Amino acid sequence: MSWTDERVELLKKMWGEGQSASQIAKELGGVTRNAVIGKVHRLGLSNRAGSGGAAKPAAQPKAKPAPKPKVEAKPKPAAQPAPKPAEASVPTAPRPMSPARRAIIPAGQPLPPQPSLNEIPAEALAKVSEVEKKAKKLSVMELTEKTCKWPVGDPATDDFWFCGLPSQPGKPYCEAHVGVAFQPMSSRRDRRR
DNA sequence: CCCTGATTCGC
DNA sequence: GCGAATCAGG
Repeated sequence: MSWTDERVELLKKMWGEGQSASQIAKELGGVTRNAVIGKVHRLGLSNRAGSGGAAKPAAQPKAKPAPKPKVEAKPKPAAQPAPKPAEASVPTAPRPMSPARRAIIPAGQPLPPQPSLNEIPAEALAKVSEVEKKAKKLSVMELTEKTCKWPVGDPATDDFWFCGLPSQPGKPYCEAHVGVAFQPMSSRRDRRR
């Protein structure tokens, strides 16, 4: 496969959206994530910051005879994506509300285990709501072994989707959701004996 | 081990 | 220009 205009465009688009190189590669097909990253660099958009004063600091000494001279600077400009101003308005429920939905699901779909929304730290919930804002909002079919399967919204409405963010290896949820889903059953109770 | 992006360098 | 191999880190 070659980098046609369209493919490059898609690459730019996805990279701009914050998609990972592997995801982009997978989407494009015929290329590896390395190819994508390589291209990204060649295109000069390695840094997702883009505008502003993205200072490319370290000027490589040109030449790397030493097998492992890990002497690279670690520029972490922490580019905070300027929150896109007002994105229309959500038709139905602008406020997805926390996962405080009834634990009842019409069909016995192979949904992930219902999180025990008993005593979840407010902070964890806050984190989740935060995360849900940038969730990929996947449908059941789009879920893979590596996407967060945390359900959001009411399955009986259109306002239902799955988190879809990268899940923790071995876990069905992303980090944030793992936090609330895998609460260590009651703090007290279980007495070792 | 899973993943991420970054860099190098032979092609 | 391309991208596998490698590196460095979470």
